[in-house]
Amino acid sequence: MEEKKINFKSLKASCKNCSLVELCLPRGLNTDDLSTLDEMIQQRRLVQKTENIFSQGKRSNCIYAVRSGSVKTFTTDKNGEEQILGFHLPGEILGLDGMDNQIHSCSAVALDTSTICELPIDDLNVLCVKIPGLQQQLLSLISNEITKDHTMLMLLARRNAEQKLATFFINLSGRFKARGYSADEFDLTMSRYDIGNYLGLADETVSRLISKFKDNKIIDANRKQISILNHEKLCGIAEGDFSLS
Amino acid sequence: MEEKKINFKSLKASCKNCSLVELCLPRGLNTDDLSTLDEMIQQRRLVQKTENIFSQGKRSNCIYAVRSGSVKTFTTDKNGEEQILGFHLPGEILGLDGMDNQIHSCSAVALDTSTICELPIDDLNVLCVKIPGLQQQLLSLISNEITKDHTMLMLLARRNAEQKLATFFINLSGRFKARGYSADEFDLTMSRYDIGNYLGLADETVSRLISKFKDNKIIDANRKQISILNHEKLCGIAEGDFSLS
DNA sequence: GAGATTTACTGATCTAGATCATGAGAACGA
DNA sequence: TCGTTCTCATGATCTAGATCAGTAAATCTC
Repeated sequence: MEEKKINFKSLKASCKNCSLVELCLPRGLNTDDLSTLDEMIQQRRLVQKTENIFSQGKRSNCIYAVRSGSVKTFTTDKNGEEQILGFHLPGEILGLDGMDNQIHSCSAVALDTSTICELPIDDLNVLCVKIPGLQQQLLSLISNEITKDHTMLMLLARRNAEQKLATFFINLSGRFKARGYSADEFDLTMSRYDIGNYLGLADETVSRLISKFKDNKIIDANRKQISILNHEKLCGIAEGDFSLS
Repeated sequence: MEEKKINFKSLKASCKNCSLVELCLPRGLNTDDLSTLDEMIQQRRLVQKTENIFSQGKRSNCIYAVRSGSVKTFTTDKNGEEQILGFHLPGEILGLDGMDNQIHSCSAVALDTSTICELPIDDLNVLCVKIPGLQQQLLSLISNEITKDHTMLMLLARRNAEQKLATFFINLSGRFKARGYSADEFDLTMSRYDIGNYLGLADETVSRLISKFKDNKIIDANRKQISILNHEKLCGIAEGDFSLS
């Protein structure tokens, strides 16, 4: 109890000494602007695995940045069916879909014990006027979000299961690398079911493909532990240059 | 020749007397702000069917609004394969994916003889500082764009062919209605192939489903002419409440 | 306005991936 | 810590929708 309180205090956000500064919203800001941004950011929030960060349809006056851990976002339709929209690593921004009316059109749940920085949208709007670079950076982020979604539409509509899964691993690998982790060995925080849901595949298909990739010495996998053994071949599959028998 | 020149002159954009003002970027602006925006908008551009509006990977300092006609946007991958991202009707904004670095990550082509309003991004950014409502409206538009893409991800990943096509027709119908056209009778400007590409289906499947919908008296269709005969049933199919044998 | 080309429709067949079913480890929880 | 519950893996079967093929009608082109 006592310790938890101390943890929370130490969690006071500071973009200035956050290692993610180059990947996150403050990218490109100078020291002064960074300080102004820092003042705005609410205390970081510690969330446990399966804990909700924000919910579809509910009002929330913030956008969110993952500081540590990992998060999934998803929409739920009226029949309760879920579609995972993305898995989010440290430095990535969540909730940009709520910039309109401050009501989010998706939900976010921690896949892991994670820390989340909260940025009140109203403050952000005010700050954007003061700091021109921030406005630009925000537009860049949203714009890139759209481009990412478009890539995903292409993946879902036009790629077969092998290509989808290979693309998924390559994408994750690159994002781990950008964060200073190994590009070739990492632990997944999401289940086979989640991966399948995200890629429009049955979880059995994901399992089978992972086994097939293992048989072909392209990856090694033990439950959540993944090693990429042959990056080039994995890319080849993703690009559709060839396919495993 | 002479007449064409006169046409172009008369095409000088004016948001003030555009009937689309409530659907488009100027939504919610007062008369003064509207005038300021008007000054910024470059002359409208007349484009013919199949003509390019902007191109993936190319620099373009504008975002675009459809004034009349219809437009499709699509990405092309390194193998030249295309994925249609959307069909756009009057009042809709294109090219928001280029707000980052002014390089568009998709292309836009007219499906019809169309007129397009061009808005230089730099001017827009400057104007956003002057007109707070505009900044908000722009963020709303982009934010909604993301939400739309998320709906599309759900459609592509989790819906069967019948649901996809039914959803497509209902969506078009609603958008025609919002523009003062009939919700039940309209002409398509895109081919069966385009519809299939957009929905992640083969064009033969689209043809077959249209025939099936006709057999079930849910729609009537003659080439590009579509009549929705039973809106309720079409919704039921889209929602997955039932399925045609 | 006659031939060439494109677009839409439909039948026959095939197959990628879903679904159903089962078992074996991990992880969880009282 | 031992049973219960997830999660993952894998075999067997099924099917929605792709692919291949051919025709007819609309549209374009000279």
